Amino acid sequence: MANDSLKKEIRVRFAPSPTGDLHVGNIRTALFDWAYARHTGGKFIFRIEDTDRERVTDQYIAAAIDTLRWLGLEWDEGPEVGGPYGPYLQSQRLDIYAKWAQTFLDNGDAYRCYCSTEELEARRESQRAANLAPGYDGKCRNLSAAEIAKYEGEGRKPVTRMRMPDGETQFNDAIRGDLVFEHKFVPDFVLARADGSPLYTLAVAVDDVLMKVTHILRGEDLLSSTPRQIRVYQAMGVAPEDYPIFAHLPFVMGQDNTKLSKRNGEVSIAWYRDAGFLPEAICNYLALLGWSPGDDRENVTMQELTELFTVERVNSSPARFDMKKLEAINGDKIRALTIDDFLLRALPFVTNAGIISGTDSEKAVIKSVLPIIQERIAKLSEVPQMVKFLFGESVEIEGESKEKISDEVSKDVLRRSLAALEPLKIWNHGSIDAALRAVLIEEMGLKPRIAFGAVRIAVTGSHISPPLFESMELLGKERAITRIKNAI
RNA sequence: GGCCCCGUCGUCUAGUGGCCUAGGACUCUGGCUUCUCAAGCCAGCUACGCGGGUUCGAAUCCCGUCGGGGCUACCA
Repeated sequence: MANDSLKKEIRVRFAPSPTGDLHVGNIRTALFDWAYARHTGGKFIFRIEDTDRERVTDQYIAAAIDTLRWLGLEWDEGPEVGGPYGPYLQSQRLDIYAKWAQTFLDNGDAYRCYCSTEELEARRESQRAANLAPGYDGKCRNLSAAEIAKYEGEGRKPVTRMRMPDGETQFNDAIRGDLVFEHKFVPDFVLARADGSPLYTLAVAVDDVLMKVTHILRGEDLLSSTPRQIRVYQAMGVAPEDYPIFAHLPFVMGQDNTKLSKRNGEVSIAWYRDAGFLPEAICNYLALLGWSPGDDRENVTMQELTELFTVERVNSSPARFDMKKLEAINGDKIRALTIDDFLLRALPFVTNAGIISGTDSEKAVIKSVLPIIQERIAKLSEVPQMVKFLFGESVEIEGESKEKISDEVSKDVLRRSLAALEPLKIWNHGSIDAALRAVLIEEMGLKPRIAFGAVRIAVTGSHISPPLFESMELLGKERAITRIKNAI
């Protein structure tokens, strides 16, 4: 691989089929593709595999573009940015595939197959029954002119099918080593439907060649389709030394050791965005699924990832997705944010929660409380509940907390706190602390957690809040006093 | 069923024949700190799937076995 980088530019592509929102597995692949391209100083190509227009929608394509951008995985060639080997939507390259399919037909590498879906299915069924490997049996491989005329006369429309020669395909996978597939287990496969529309096997191989892709880092599920892809390279006349290097990435699995799905954790990246995860946290965590820097470090920036990422360090075994660890990393990333950056990222969550409308003064209030909540949250979605008490005159005390301050001791605490706080000339966390401590701890002899707990609930509405004295300072004397009175 | 891939703490991983009485991180448990919740600090629990080889020596190499996963489409 080192030699390649000397003689030609590294070109890596991420080519999803947007049949739904991009999910964790897709993004891990995209991240590795991107990181490898950046690491080698090569190009990162983004291609949309939308040959199956019945399942791919424009909405999903737009979402995929949006998700990649949000994560910071900028592409050098692809949708919206163009490039010298475009277009980068396969649905716009149909004529190219048709031309190659015809070439394969002309050269005898492919042939027309008149078998209907039903006939194929029936034969596969009997193959299974006879304990044979199901797959195309080669019925139409060598049709005579008479047979063709007969089928045409019946009105059958032929698909274009690739001829797999006898023998085997060998290739070196950068992650798994040397691999051999015997062709007797790789049946002739369909390149294009009767209407001429291409299938994945045709489009992917043609585009990788035409777009001069040098490295294919993709999911392990495509491993067994690699011989078919290589067969297309051969038919296109590509020299073996010019084949792309394959690296099949291990799966990202759900909790129960099956493929990720709604059931065992949310898969759509859009969901993580809404849940308050930072893109750099998602990338950092995903980078650790199937790859590691080699030393003990786990907190890596995008910059470090591009510097350290090599396929040699990619694991070959599948990884389980762990939400807990993602949250831990997300918390670390939040704590690493500057207050201005934190504010920028948190604002949408506070606004969407209906806590503020977005005025400058409201933003200033949010910004003032951010420093004391930064280390207490793991996700941006937790910001609203933490800052809520700073808005509005009164506060609603939640059920469980309400009971905690309805007893006589609490009432007494609140009454005495009120008396100690009202005369205060200087209102800051230091003076509040001193005043409350004097009357509640020293005079009453209460345990701090009992004493301050009651005040906390009265002032913030909850027994869980940012530090009390700082919260009261930010709230302001007037509202703090009012809330204590209301709670008595 | 066939073909293929994979197998170190609960999870992610380090480990490429001796540095391993297996290291780190997340989780969990206990403690410290403490105005709640967090954060932080300390401690603890827990792993080389199994069986054979090769070797002076194996988590590391080989074989078998078991287990998990993928593919087996006119999806990608």
